[in-house]
Amino acid sequence: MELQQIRYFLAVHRHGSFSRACDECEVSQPALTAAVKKLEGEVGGELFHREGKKLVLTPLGRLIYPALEQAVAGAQSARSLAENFKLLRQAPLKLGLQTTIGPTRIASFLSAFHRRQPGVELTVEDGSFSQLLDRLETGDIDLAVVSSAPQLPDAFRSEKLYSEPYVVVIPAGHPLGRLQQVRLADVNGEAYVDRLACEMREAVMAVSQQAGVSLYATFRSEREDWIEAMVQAGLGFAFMPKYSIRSAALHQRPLVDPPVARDVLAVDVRGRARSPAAKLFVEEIKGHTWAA
Amino acid sequence: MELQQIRYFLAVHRHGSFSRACDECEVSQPALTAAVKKLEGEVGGELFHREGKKLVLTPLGRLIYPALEQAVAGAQSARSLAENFKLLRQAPLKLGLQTTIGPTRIASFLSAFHRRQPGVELTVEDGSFSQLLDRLETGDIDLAVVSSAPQLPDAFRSEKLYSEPYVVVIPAGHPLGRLQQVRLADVNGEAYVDRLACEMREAVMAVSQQAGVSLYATFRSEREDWIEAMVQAGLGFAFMPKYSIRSAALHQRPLVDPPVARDVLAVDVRGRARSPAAKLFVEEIKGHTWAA
DNA sequence: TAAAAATACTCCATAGGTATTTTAT
DNA sequence: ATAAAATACCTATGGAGTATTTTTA
Repeated sequence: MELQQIRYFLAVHRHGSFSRACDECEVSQPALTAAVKKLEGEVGGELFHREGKKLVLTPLGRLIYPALEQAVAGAQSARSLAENFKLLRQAPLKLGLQTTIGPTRIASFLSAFHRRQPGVELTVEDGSFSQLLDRLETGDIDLAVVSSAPQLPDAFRSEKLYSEPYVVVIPAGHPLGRLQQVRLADVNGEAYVDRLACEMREAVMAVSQQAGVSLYATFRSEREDWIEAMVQAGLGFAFMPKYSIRSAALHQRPLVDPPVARDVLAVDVRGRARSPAAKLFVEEIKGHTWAA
Repeated sequence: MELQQIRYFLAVHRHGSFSRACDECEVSQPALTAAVKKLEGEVGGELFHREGKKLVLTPLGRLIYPALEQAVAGAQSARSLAENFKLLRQAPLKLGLQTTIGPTRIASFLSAFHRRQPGVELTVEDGSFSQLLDRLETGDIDLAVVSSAPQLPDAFRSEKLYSEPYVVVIPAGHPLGRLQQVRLADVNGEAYVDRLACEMREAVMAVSQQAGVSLYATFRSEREDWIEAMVQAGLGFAFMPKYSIRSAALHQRPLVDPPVARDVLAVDVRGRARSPAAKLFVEEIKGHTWAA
């Protein structure tokens, strides 16, 4: 059973005649006759009563008509989905955001991107670095946005999206707030809230130790929301990636001497062709200028 | 786009490999490769990321996968419907009963038939003689059960199912009830309920007139239920086809001298092959013996 | 190095065309 | 007599096979 035969059968029924269906199918009358005959052979019975000029569906024809329609509808639907996909109408695009990536900068881009490309149906999910790589490989997500800190296996390729400086986060009225910029030396002895999930944590600790700066952790957590709450509550300052700060009530000061920053990357599987939507996404996010 | 290509594509995805899908499709690996390539050409994009041993659906592949499944499901469904139709599991059979045909005798057969052939899905509709012929022609019903009285156009063929005598219907205590059989002469002068919809009405009237029997109609209606109610109420007797009597409270006496009867026929379109279910139905209804 | 996919080529089955006959109105 | 479907016959496309090369794990 082939779609061609089914299309011919449906056309013949629509026109009520083999010869009239020729135009629509762009094929000769004997071709239609033969195709329908073949189909009838496969289902094991006549589909039309052939009565002179009149064609009438047999009970069998009536019975299987909806199923045959379903078959061509499926094929038609596939074609039209593919077309819309290419033309960026109705093109699903699944992003995976590493949990450590702050939402503020990305979100502003997503919003602008969606306005310009309403046909791209964005799905954003989050996960750990290694989860995201797995999901890239299985095709479960199309693109991952991750920090540059972990080592990226060779099977993946990455593009830098932007660099994100680390800043010192303090509540209103904190002594460090008097400084316009904070050097590592400035925080010596200050109470400190320790972000355990931070990728730069080891590096910062090492530098501090070398510089003879002591960091007294009054609180430790892997959860960003707790960290911010603790800082707000006055337990101490914290180092945070600039675009991960959620609370508008917190103050921040740039961290200089040494400056600490991480790169944020778009990652996907090396050698895998990007979908039109993904191509556009990467292009636009690289061209996106961040005003804040 | 053809079903073969889609089946191959689905099989390759199921097995995660072209070469492993060979067995299921009973076809060589290059054939699968070529078919999938062709399908990819038609939808305008790759369906698989080909990465060495590993095959992963592209976003496009994921997108159209359900539609392609739908297509083969439709074809499969058509095949299985046709199979069940032939084997008389799930075989719809639409009957049209002429409105004037009483239900009692037919109903008893339908019940027995359904017990023996539970796979035949009977639909019974009713209509006028000419409506039923129209619906036979359009294939809207498979078989009609009608009275032999009206002239049947040559485009149709008929088979006699049974003969149905007319009887005299009376309420309990009616004077005619004392007779075991009723001759036309016996009803002379008796109050009479006139069934306007009766096919034999003209004939009976003519015979009566010839025999000098006067029929005083105290009530006329085209509706059988009203006729029966009027007879029950004592307005008079009525002539009715034996198997059209619904009320168990009414009495009946055979009408003899002259005996009046109509034939009940199964009708369908001449030259049109009957479906297995219809064939069986006609066969069985002719062989059905009526015990009552 | 082994296993899988892609490529090259050959072949033939069949979809489809033209010409004609049959059938039904 | 006309219009439509069926039939006969021919052609050529493309689906599928075998043999081979390329790729990658």
